[in-house]
Amino acid sequence: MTERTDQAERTVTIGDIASAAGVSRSTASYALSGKRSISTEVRQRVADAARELGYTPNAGARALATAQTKVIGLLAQFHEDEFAPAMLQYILGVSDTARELGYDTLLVSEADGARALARITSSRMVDGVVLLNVAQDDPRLPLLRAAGQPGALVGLPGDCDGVDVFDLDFEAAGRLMVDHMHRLGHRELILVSQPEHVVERGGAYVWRLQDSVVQQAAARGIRLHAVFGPSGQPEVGRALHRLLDAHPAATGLLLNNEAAAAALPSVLHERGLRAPRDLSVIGRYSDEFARMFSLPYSAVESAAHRLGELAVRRLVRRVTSAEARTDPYTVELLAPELTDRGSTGRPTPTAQGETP
Amino acid sequence: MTERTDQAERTVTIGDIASAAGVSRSTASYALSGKRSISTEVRQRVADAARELGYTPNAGARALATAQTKVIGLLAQFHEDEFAPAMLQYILGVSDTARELGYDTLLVSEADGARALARITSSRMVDGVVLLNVAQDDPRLPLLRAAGQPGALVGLPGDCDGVDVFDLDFEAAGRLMVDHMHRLGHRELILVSQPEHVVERGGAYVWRLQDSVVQQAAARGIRLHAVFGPSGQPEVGRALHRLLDAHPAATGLLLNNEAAAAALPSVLHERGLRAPRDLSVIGRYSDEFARMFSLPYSAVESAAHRLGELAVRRLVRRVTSAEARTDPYTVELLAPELTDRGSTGRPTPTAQGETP
DNA sequence: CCGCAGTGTCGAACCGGTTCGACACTGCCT
DNA sequence: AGGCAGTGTCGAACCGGTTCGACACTGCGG
Repeated sequence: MTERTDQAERTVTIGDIASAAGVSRSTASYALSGKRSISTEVRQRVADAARELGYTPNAGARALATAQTKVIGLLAQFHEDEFAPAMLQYILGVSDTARELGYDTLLVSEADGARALARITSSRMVDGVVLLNVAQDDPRLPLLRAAGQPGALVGLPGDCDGVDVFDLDFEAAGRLMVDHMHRLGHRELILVSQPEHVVERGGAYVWRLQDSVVQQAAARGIRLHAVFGPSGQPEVGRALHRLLDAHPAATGLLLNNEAAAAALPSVLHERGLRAPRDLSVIGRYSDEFARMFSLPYSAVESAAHRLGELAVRRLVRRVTSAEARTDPYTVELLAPELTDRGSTGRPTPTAQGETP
Repeated sequence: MTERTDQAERTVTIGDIASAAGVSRSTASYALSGKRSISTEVRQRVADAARELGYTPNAGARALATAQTKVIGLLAQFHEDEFAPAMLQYILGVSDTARELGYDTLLVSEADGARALARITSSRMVDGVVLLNVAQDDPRLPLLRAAGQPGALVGLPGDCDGVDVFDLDFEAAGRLMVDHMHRLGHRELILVSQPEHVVERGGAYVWRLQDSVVQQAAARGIRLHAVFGPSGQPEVGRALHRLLDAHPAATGLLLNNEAAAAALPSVLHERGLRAPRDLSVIGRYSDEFARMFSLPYSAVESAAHRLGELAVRRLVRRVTSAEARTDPYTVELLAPELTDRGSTGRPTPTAQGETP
């Protein structure tokens, strides 16, 4: 019934619960942490006091004393012409897993990722760092190596020294897509990749997939038309039309470009085509993406959530276990999985060139 | 040329730069912060030492001393049946703006938002909190009020006491959509909202828009068919087909359901309809969403990035300025804006019921 | 009876900053 | 000459935890 309880506004410290339990601060600390043996009676009194007073240790003080923050840094990197919402699954993979392991996540979306990295590591705000969307020659990497804090990457850089790397195996993904089509009997395919400047900026995954598609197509005797597509509407729709016009004999379409995948339904309808009857289609994007959008296309999962999860697990192991700290660094490329949603089939004589 | 420099691995503290500059720790602190007058000569020596040794203050220590962390908490809330990627724009609005104001962002995606909130506030990890996707009767709110830390919400709860609230004015958005259609001459409309369990869970924005559409339609003498649509494919596509079958005289479609917006292009093509020739369409979603997807539909902007930004600005003002701390709390509803992308027009006699 | 190991507790130091009060010094006014 | 205000610096305390070493006490074996 006390209208204002804020005379006791001061937050409760370990000193408060120590005196409430009639012991010293150090004893209270040991009672709570269990790092030394404490009589069950005292332990009980301390626990009761802590519960009654609503004690929560001050994170800053604990970080100062233990040199551990229980926070990991998450450096997202966004680019104008990339499909930003796809990034959310990586972020959630990291954040959910971190929490599961007792860590919180400091999200940094700053454009200047290198400076941000320096800031959060040198001020000891975090125990380790996950880098998303890592480029071939990522400017954040030298900083990370200098920081002396463990780091895990999602995305395969040119130089993997001193960090743990996780990524989809895009080479295998390319082969998987081509072989799937080849097995069905397709002999002429179109590949639409991300825009060329994504590659120039160092988005190696684009050409990792593309190169392997090109090679595998050659190996299988498949005619392939590979292009970089735009990343926005309506340009990408028009680009698809032009492609289908230009290669009427192509019976299959491979997409490594979310915008193209999103535009495709309309394009197909406008041309009176049906997948897989007139054209077989395989995409490369996340399951969630496919569920929400009008894309019942067979696809190679991008495994975003899983990659974020793996990165965090490895990172946390390095942070917490003294032995793991010096484990050899690894590069882990996830085997791609093809989810068949029925948009591929045997090519028919009435190819896509023929309007119904 | 020293192969191993890690003999000096210990991070540099203010004590190090103090002795390097030949002054006391307190003088070094004042020289760096400028909170007391310091001779230009000493100030210079300290600054040089700090730069040379690469000094960055330890965040934990500073937080402990100043009772300010320069971090804000961001509580995202995800639900199975909501369109998660749309959330990213809110998150980036918060994170970008926070950084601009000198704050970092602790992202919490935990399912149990209330517990997460208690954890980060009572351990003093953050100076304040932004809550996303706030529900009518949000369980996080009582916790936030008890926490004694300022909070800003994106989403309008039933009880706005003690917090600053920002949201799109969904009532106005509903009226805007209806009036736009009415002005063009439409007299029978269909509204597809989010699934019903979003409403049951407390997603008030769904019925805020729906109610206002219903009312305004009644006021304008418009016949309205309002339904809750599914949130995934292919169900929502089928639902659209059924709706169009059932109401052949309807000439306009209002969408407050991202999945429906994504499915619509295919549905229209399958029925041989063109917007706006055969059917006028208005959506409610973000500009970015429209840019990336095959959705050249007129839409009411959801203003996600802007809402996140506003919430942070207000929050930071309350955190930093002693006067602002006790300012009256406000509810700010953003006026909706209709972006005309040409998917609405005058209804034609050859309504959508007539197959071409 | 002595020494010793084991158990439970305490005091003090430490982590790395910030901030308050004291104080020495200078220059100015009366 | 004495008092005073202003300037620049320092020492010490403090924020709230953790942890190390010391120590008192108990029970045991020799």
